[in-house]
Amino acid sequence: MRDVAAAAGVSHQTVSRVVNDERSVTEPVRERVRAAITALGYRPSAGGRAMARGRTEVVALVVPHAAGFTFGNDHLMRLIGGAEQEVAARGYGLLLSTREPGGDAMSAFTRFDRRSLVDGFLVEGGAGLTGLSDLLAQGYPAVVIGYADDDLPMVHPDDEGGAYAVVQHLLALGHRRIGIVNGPAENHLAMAARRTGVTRAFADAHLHPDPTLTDRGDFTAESGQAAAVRLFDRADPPTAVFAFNDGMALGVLQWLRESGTPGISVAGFDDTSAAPVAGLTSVALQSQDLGRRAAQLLVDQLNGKPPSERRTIVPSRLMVRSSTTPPTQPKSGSRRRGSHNVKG
Amino acid sequence: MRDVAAAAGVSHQTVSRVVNDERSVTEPVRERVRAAITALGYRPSAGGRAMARGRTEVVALVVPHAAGFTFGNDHLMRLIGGAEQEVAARGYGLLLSTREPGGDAMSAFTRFDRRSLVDGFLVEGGAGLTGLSDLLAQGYPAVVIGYADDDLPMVHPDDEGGAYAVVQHLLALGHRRIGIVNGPAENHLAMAARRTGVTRAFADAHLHPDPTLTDRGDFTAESGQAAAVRLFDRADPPTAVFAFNDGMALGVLQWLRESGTPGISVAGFDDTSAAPVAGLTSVALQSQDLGRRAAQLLVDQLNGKPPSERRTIVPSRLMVRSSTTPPTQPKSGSRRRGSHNVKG
DNA sequence: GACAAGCACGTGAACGTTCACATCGACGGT
DNA sequence: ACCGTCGATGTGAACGTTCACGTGCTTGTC
Repeated sequence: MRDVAAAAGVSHQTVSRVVNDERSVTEPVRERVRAAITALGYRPSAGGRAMARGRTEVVALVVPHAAGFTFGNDHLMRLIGGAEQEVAARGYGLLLSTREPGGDAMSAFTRFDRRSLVDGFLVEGGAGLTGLSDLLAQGYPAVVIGYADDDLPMVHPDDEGGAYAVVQHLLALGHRRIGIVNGPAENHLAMAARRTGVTRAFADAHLHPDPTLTDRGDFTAESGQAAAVRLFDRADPPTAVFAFNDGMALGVLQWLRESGTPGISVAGFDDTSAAPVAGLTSVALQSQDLGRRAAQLLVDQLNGKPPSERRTIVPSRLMVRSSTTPPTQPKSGSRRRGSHNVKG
Repeated sequence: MRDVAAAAGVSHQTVSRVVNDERSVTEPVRERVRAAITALGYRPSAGGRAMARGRTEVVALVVPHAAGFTFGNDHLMRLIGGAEQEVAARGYGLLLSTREPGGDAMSAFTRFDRRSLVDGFLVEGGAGLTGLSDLLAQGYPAVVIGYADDDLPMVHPDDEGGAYAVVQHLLALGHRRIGIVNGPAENHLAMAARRTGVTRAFADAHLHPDPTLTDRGDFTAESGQAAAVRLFDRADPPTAVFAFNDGMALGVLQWLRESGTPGISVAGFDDTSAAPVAGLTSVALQSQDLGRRAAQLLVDQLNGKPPSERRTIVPSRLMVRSSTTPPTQPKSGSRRRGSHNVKG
């Protein structure tokens, strides 16, 4: 910088002004400095700036290391993309960090935190993360993507609305007996929201769901199959199944195909890349918007603007595909027992 | 840092030594400094370090913005994960940057480069990227993940070996007439490698493939369907189809199902998450290793170790699934014309 | 025509770390 | 007992930027 200043016949401060695009520099001077910069191949040092300004203009994004089938990599990838775009548009950098699934949030933080490499944190998958409150205690700006039980600003998808839309869709098709395959307890907050959506959809239609039609899996296709076995081995099986993620929904689909049980509608959640392939009706989480919104909130916070609201809900979108159709008989009867003999 | 030094009754340099885990500090002193650090809540500043050391210990990873169907998000996500893990293990940070697909590489670079935020670059998807040589000219350490035509070190999957394994597998099952659905010309280097693998597999089996059984698509499922139409509308259709990516392979599968043409084996490439769902035999690219290896090479380069080789090939793995089976008749005849009448 | 105000630009210090070197003591060899 | 060596610690400067001022010049106003 010193050299550039000398070459352009100005002071280092003027060079700084030109680099930072401040307006109080006259045009000829600016031109001369620019010329000197390119001539000398000068590039400002982020380190120097960080030290002088007291912030690095970089934020960290913490994501689970190997995303299981829960959401899938599509969700995560789009989320990362959205966050990166937003952050980049505001002149920040995005430092990525992975954490062991279910591991300590702090372990990932301290890596950067202790070197004060970043100005703030974006944390995906709030639930089940320990150490979040420690972070908060240190006064670090942070936004959680997902459901946080701590006192941090959070951004999460509209699980409730998505589940509501699925049930509403199934009811509109004429289904009345709808099997539910709930997720494991660990993701309790997201699952509770979906559960609420289901309940509300039934209530709004003035219907009373059969509580015995609710089962539970662990997000894997195998657990979906197991749930299907239980749901359809009864006198009054459902005409449709709504699984709380695509993995379990695919398991249900597979069981239906293999056991030769046609005419059953199936819907999933998350709209993973397998969903369009399998023709599975599912709920798209708008992951990109999720990342974008969270990034926006964090950067605003860093710039002193207080977050407008502690909880931001990003709308979900129902993707209707071939796996949901009207039921083959008007009202579910009990004659479907024993499977192989149905077909409309 | 000054405060910590004062509190511990040592010099700032000793504090620096403790922070950097240098061994030439006696145990009691180290203990005292550590105590002072925690007592004062001291955290070293990455900015200061970057300035003093002349490097930031952060590398950038440049990935295409919205991954199309070419590789899919799984590939990218695992790649990112691998790179991050490796980089983190060596004390570096990973700064993520997205670029418009097919866009100028430099546009992404300059963002960081001009602020000298990073010590080096990891660039995914070398082919078709302009501006790579400019980067090289600036003497920036960089490793390309994919096929680079520039003079940069590169890491790419074993496309040739993967394609070889697929054809070998199909030949071993008894197939002799194997349809090939090549990819678009843009990714010419990866596609050429796969093509070479196919040729070599035939040659090693002392067989001569029918050159008219080679078609071409643009990676979409639609183009796969179109290719299937052409491949099977002939007197001597293939008994197996090897598409150069999963998207096209799924298109072929779909056409076979819809047109009622059973008994045809189909293999894809990339092993996207849709492949296991569809039971598609495919080639897994070991994306995580790809990212890991590239990161390793870059960091080594930053630490002065010259790269052992300019081109690193990461092995691929054939994933055999239900979509590939022995042909329904020993040798392909001409009697399959008109489809619907085959079945073994 | 004097004075305040505003603009363009310069000056020195400060940010927090590491580097190169200096210092001091202890230890072993002859 | 002397000297060279090595290990532990201290000292000052340097890295490259921004911040808070200070200076000089131009412009406008009564």
